[in-house]
Amino acid sequence: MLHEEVVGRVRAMLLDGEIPPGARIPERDLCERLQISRTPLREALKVLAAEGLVQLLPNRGSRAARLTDKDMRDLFEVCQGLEALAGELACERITDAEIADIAAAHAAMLRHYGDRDLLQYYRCNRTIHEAIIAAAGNPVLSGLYESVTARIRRARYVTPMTPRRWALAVQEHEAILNALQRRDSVGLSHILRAHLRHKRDEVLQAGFAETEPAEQARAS
Amino acid sequence: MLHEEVVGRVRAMLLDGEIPPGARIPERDLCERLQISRTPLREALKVLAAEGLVQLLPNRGSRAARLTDKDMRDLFEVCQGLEALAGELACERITDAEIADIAAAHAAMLRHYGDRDLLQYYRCNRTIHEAIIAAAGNPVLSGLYESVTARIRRARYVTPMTPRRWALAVQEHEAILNALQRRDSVGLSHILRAHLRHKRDEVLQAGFAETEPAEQARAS
DNA sequence: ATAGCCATTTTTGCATTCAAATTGGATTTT
DNA sequence: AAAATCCAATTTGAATGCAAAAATGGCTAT
Repeated sequence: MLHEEVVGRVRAMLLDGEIPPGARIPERDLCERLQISRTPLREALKVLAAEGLVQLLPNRGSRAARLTDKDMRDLFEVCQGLEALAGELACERITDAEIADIAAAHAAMLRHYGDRDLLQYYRCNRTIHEAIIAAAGNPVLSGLYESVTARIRRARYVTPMTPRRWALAVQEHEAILNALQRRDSVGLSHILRAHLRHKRDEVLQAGFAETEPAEQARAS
Repeated sequence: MLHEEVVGRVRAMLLDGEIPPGARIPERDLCERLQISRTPLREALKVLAAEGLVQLLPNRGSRAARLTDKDMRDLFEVCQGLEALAGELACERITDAEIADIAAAHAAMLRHYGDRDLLQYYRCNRTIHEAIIAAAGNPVLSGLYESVTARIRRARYVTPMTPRRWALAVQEHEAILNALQRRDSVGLSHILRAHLRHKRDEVLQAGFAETEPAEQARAS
């Protein structure tokens, strides 16, 4: 198994909640599950710690990082900035074909909205946001976005929405597509910011903070 | 020596050019220099690779990353976005004391400009930019900024400036301080963008691309 | 003389091993 | 009985050793 694969597997475990936030990560256990020795696993953990997904406690092992309200707010704030930047750049560089793809995803999203299929709705939603990032044509930006969104993904794409907020989100997405088609960089940037700000409020209001529920219930 | 220290030492070597861009990094050599064994060094290299400072070639070791023109452009683009965002947030959150500190650094910078002391000028310059980031009060943002600026630091803070460009940069810094004092977030954001855009043009024009000069001259 | 191929040497990647630090419990003391 | 201390056991951190892959140099054949 390649180094990047190990990192990817462990990252997936963290993002899927297979290793819940705040949980200790016993090296030996994970080694068994992944069928590798401690050396490559430890390399992966150090990388994930640099990404902010794992917290290293010197001589005391590693834990899955736990996000506080403040962390969540900070991450959304940066995410707003990155998406707004990507939106601007995308307007300058996006091709008609790329816009068509986004329009298609948008249409699909509307159908899922009609069906009130939240899961599929979120799928399309995420596709759209990622397509805008990709259209910016800046791999550095894509990388940072990936790392930031990974940390808030579960909050962003799992939080239930009130009918009111959902309708608003759909409306905002109409505006996003519109601005893209008009290649209105300033407009798109503003809409994306507002959109993310609303999403953040939603998430924070839902109380998604991964704060410790009495430091884990001891199984017996 | 702690893990973070190893990462820091090697990172410093890369940023200082002690390990030049594109150079191979023989593990055993570095181990001797740092007086550590290969295991912790390899952990550090993987982390630095995730940061984009090192390029890992599976089964073929690691090299110091080399920045192309496109990389430089992308990095500056993202840096613009991050600084602009930080500027906006800073305007909402900065304290009078923090503004005073920045004003002091600005004054010192002006003195060094008067002396045409580029090194000291850049020192103050960097202090100011970092203070704005810090004033945004967003550790996630600070982290990303740190990682992006590290990669362009040598280009950004080493490139010589024409008298014309230098004067323009000073003028822009006046505007930056002014916007901060007025807590004009939109204005600050725009000035910072323009400032960074000019810096980028300067760097690119100076031809700072770390493209291979005939893949290293073979000794002997 | 040059191109291609094979053996040797070096280097990487990983598993194992060893030492140091922490944790939990038992013992002792107040 | 409660608290502090000490000891054993577990777990982490780092070094070494070993196998596999790549680079190097020499050799042969055309």
